[in-house]
Amino acid sequence: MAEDIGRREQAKAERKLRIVRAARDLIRETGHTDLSMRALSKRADVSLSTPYNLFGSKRAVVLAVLEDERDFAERFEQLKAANSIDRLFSAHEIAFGYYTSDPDFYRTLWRALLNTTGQDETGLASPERVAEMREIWFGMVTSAANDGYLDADMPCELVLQSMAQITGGALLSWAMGSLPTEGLTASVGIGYALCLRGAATASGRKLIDTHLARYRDSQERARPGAAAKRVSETL
Amino acid sequence: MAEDIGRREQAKAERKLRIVRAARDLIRETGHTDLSMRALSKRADVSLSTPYNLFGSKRAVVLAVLEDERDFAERFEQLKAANSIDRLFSAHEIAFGYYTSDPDFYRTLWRALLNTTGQDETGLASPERVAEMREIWFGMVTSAANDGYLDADMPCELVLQSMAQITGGALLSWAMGSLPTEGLTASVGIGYALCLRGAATASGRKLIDTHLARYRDSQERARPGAAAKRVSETL
DNA sequence: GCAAAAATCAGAACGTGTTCTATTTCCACC
DNA sequence: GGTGGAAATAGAACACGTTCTGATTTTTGC
Repeated sequence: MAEDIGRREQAKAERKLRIVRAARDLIRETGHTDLSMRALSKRADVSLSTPYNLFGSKRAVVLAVLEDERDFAERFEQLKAANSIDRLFSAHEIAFGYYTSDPDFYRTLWRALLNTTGQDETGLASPERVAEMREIWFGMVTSAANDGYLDADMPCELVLQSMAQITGGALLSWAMGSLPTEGLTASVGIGYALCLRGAATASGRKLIDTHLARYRDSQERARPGAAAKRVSETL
Repeated sequence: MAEDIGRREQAKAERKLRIVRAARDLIRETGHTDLSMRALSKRADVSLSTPYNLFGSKRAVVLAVLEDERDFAERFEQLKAANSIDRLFSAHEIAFGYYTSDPDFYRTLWRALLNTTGQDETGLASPERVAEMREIWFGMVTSAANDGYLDADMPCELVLQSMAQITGGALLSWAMGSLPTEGLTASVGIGYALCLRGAATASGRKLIDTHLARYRDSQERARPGAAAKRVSETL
């Protein structure tokens, strides 16, 4: 009903797609440089006004790029793990694999998302996206609880909420430049592990600790000071 | 030696102070509105160029306001608590008391800090500030470990690092508007509690759980959905 | 005291995100 | 097949952060 009716809508959708792809390509090409709306409209062969008509703001365009780029739910489907705890950390690696495999691109995206020139724009993702993500992660934490890895009287909500904050905090300091890309996945992994451990049963703790040890190693390896120290110790 | 020598330096310091105070006052007065450099220079009775000469960027000015405003270390000194865990959470309440007692002011400040127009500006606070804060919090976590509340083989570093990320994530979503002021302190408190619990001994867990329960109550009270539900249940 | 030097000043200028105003284009309906 | 009307367009305009220029003030070293 609302799909084919209107060739006008079709042209609009096509224009939106062209804008999003132009934005994606421009960010990809000029990595470090910030995306300019004038460059974007030129590249997408639309007027400067059009992105504002179709999206409302530069932030919304960037957000559309981000959501277009990531197919986490799809990748998550075909994810196998021995247990629900391992699955959680595998999902984490998939999620942050996007960032670490193309840091310049995603860092530019994030920095653009953080820039809020003016009034009350809402959060860092579309409500649908947030709901979808929440469902996926909530499902995983709930599984871990049902499998007896998490304490029954610790609400999954709380764990999830703290994990989300760790994610945001890490991405923030990464986007601002104080957390290097090499340390990103490990840093968040450690945070997840600690939060989960705070809600874990004895059996859960055992599983979590293997991941925690892994991330500690990885972080130790990435830390510049520690590396220098290690070298000096080897001499 | 480097204090009185130079009346030029004195005038410079006086100008810097005037700028920082003008920025503070302007943000206080026009809460929601963003701070403008032209308005700021007018208010401080300096040229538009001067803040750039003295600070380098708008971001640096805002950062100076933020650091001038907060005297956390001082307040922290005169903080008494029954044990090291209670002290941690008391410190947390002091720290976030700044934000919740004057949300418009600090939200504007934070939003200005997040806006990175251009190149590679460093993190969200000055290195000295970061070091000072780190020392305070590291001391508290270490105390908790020494008092037998945290597992001996869990490095304080890790706990601290996760707590810092929770802080950043919460402040980010608060500044972006997705986390209401009423839920800020509780949300971070829960995150701290979970992280600490993930590193806690049995005796530590007992202490932490009282705080966790407190924050859960507070969060339940603040959540709009729950409030509505509660009302409907009361009817 | 005087000259050199350094910092501030006023103001223009650049590029930015965003908004506004006509103007034009082009689809949908009768 | 026209015609009314919605939407995209070009382009100016606004406020912003930031940089630059040239003139002016002010402090320092002698």
